[in-house]
Amino acid sequence: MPKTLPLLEDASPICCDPLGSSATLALDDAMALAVRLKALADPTRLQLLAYLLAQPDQEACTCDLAPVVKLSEPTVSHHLKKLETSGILTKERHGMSVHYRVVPEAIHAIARTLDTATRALTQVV
Amino acid sequence: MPKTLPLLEDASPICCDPLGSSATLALDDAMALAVRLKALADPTRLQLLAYLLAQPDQEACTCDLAPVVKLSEPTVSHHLKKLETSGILTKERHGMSVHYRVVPEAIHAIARTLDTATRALTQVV
DNA sequence: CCACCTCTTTGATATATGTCAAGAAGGTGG
DNA sequence: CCACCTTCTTGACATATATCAAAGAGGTGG
Repeated sequence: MPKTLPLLEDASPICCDPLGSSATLALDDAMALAVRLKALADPTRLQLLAYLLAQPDQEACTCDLAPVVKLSEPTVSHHLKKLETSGILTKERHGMSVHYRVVPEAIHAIARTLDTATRALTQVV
Repeated sequence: MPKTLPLLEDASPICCDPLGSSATLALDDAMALAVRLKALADPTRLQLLAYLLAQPDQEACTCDLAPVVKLSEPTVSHHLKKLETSGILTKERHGMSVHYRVVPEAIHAIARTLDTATRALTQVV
């Protein structure tokens, strides 16, 4: 039983590449992927993302988002910050309000990481 | 600003379909996706998955996995249980030991959910 | 400059999670 | 049936996370 694990290997442009792509997986790489997955792994944040993705201009401000998930603005602000520091959202001031916007490539990169990790097996099997 | 959110919509075969596929996202659906993402969103569990995926027969027992992540067997057992109850692993007794195996379709379903949620946008933009 | 709006930070609290040691449970083989 | 191996459960503990109210920070407009 080998000590090495094939999970994340290099940190590609936006996210990762890891998960079984080749040889050994370092703890650091696993943690990097885990941080991004953790950012997604919350019902409130998924709802916020869904709402943003559904907007015509794909953006919204904190005061619009709070009622959507029925939580206080500070709480929503906290969730938005987590998504932003994970690279999943960008923020931009427009006058008094702050507009948040999804970074599709960030989510796509995570999806691709998971997909390629298992695609090989699905074909082999 | 609509009250509804387009995240998860129907519970497809193995996982989900949600994330922006169409109309409104229910909290229940968001929680269902979140549970699966949470199962993946841990460095230790990612390492365990990577190790399993790298095995020739794609399976391993608890006693092999514990040294890989350098944690106690009870802790590893706890992580494996979480992955199993999320549908990401299956377990099977072989004599004294228990063999765990990845369910590629489960991970693939999650990846597809994230991918389709953002693919539309990536194209539109 | 001051009232006001939006957003974020801080402090507090409750719950969830990761971890281990110790012991129970399931199974094998003399 | 008893010693032993692997695995799981339990109880305890530390850390992380989600949440809110209150107060601070950034920006607008009379």
